Amino acid sequence: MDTRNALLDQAEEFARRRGFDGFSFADLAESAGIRKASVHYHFPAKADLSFALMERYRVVFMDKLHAISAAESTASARLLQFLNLYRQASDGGRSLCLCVALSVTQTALPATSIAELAAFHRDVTAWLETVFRLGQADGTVQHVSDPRAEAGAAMAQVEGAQIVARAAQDASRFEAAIATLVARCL
Amino acid sequence: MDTRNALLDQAEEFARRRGFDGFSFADLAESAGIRKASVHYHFPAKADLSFALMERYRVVFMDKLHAISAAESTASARLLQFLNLYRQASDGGRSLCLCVALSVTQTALPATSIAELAAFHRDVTAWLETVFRLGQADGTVQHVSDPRAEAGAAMAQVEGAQIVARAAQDASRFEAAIATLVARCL
DNA sequence: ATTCACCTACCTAATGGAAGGTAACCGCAA
DNA sequence: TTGCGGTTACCTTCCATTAGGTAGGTGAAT
Repeated sequence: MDTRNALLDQAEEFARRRGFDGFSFADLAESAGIRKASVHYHFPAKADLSFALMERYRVVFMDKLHAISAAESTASARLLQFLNLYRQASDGGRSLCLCVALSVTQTALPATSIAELAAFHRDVTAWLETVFRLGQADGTVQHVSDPRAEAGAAMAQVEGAQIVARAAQDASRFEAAIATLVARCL
Repeated sequence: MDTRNALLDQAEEFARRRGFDGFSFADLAESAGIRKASVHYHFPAKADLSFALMERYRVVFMDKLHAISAAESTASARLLQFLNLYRQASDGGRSLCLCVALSVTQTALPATSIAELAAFHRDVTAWLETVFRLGQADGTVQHVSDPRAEAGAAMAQVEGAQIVARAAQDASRFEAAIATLVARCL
């Protein structure tokens, strides 16, 4: 299973830096030091790769969110850690969240990958809602009137923040885009 | 100049639905009813197309923003009209803002296109800042403490909103993502 | 004659595959 | 122990199509 994961790691990096249509199986093969036909062994078609990527990404990301919830007891700290996940993923404007990359080329994805994409947003937004609800209760996040609406907005805000930073290749644009969220954490 | 604009219209639609790497000159030629080599007459390389697309998009979008400013006198109304521009561009989750599509494949773009991309975000964010500043003064937008930070956040939020709606192919996700902004307009 | 906007024909490189093969490893039965 | 079959993970070779172009040409309008 080592080569398969190495391929997924590399594919994820390519997709997040160039978009899903911006790299080929040939690129992937070269970076992994195997032949293109061997990549097909692990992922019969590019669509299979998109599914495997998105499935893994969602599982790993949700694990990280659950780790945050276990390690931090206040809504404020959880939200700041969440923002840090997105900040790291932005990588100074050099990279995007995988789901952004896949959303753009979504018309070419199989239904299974689209379902994983939708599940990612649904799951992350649900987690954010629990955080904002906690923020309302523990008072560590300011101005929370509707946790559900706040969660939807924050989900969009962090994804948009990565795009703006990516377009400008500038980490400070990410910070400028999330500053309102940061300012609300006590 | 008619064919050139028809090509730009079609290219913009393709890019916003499939991503910039998701369509080819052959696709464009077919949809325009001319030969691929003729597309090259108008745009020598795909990079030239990306520049022309982004330049036009920014000019047209800024014109729309200025029209909003001329037609609406309150910050609230302006912000709602701005959101409406993004809502229309989202087209029920079927489409994205051009700059999102180009940001994803940004590593393959020429410097001129990247500069147009950066200028788009800069100009739109600057306009938003004037709106939030007005909102602070006229009291029609709630909870504005730092207009600059608000502008950065709103820029990110609307772009993220389109992505979330696109991923789910669901217009209600767009609405859920901007609801906090809407709720703040009096 | 020049320009514009189209054309045919062609190019190289690349794309996402498909088919058939090999070698190493493992488990199992004789 | 040995041989066999199955599995895994790689390989070469090949395919049809496509991608982004290039060169040279034509006809209409001015």
